[in-house]
Amino acid sequence: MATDRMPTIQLATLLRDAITRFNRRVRQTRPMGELTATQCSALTSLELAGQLTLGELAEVERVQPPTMTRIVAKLEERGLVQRQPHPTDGRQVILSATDAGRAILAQRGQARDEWLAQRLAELSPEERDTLRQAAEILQRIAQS
Amino acid sequence: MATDRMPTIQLATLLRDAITRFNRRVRQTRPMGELTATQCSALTSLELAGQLTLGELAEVERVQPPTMTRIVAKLEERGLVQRQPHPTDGRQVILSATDAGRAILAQRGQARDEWLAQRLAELSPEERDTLRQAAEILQRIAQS
DNA sequence: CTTTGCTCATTAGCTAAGCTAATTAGTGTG
DNA sequence: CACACTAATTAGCTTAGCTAATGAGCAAAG
Repeated sequence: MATDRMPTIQLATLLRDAITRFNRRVRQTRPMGELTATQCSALTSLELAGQLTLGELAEVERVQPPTMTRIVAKLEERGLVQRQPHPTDGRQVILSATDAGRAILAQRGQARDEWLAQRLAELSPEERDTLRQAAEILQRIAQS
Repeated sequence: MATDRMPTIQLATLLRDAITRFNRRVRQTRPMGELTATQCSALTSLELAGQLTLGELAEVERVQPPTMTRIVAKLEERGLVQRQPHPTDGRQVILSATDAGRAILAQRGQARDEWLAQRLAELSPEERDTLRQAAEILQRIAQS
């Protein structure tokens, strides 16, 4: 492939523009009443980890604490997340997904991501594989 | 690979979460005084196309016209985009990049995308190739 | 040649999602 | 016990998107 001849700076621009437009497109298809991408990602992290303090969740999600405070407030309003006092440190708050939160995640394929899954299903297996690998790489970059 | 055994709905979720976090991470590194991802993408589309009406640019960027009005206003403030009246239709506006706009795009590798390019440079050639292909696929999905 | 209806852009006003700075409450140590 | 540190929140700002309503211009039908 011609990748070796493409400077990384050009790839960076290409990748970012593609992801910018992709994101907008995906956001347009969000069904009302469902979780936003941000909320969904936070809830997923929380379920995976079991219990996290607000600060820990903010760190995992690569977001500042005040931002996470607000995201959690939204999730709490809808009963998807619950808070408990920290056993030894009164400042901290322990967050976990509620049964309702886990239920939403479990069945979210029903409505959420349906559009994207449909697009993915139209790709060749090789293309899907490329995207799967790309997702891993992007995740790694995001954590760095 | 195991892709065949991964349902597309699961890949959809994986991909969207990865891209959500990736986007946040990239946005954090934006140097002040530079273009935002949105502005950058719009300006790039405009330069590639030469001339576009506001509505056309909105469509290319997958954004509603009012949103594009505002993006263009920002770019115009900074002298990166210019508008001309449409020769035959007084309602439409024709947009094009100015010399300053083209100059910014040409040299934007200097500051912009530097962080991402650095991360990309640390990857293996195969991984970069994967991302390049993924960018094409994502772009295609975004346009569908 | 005027009215009527359509289209393009803009304005107005809303929401989500991020940030920093400042505040509050709680911990822990000298 | 006072003082410094830390966790979360509040306050206020920015960006980026949306829809609905408005205004301006075009085009076609009477």
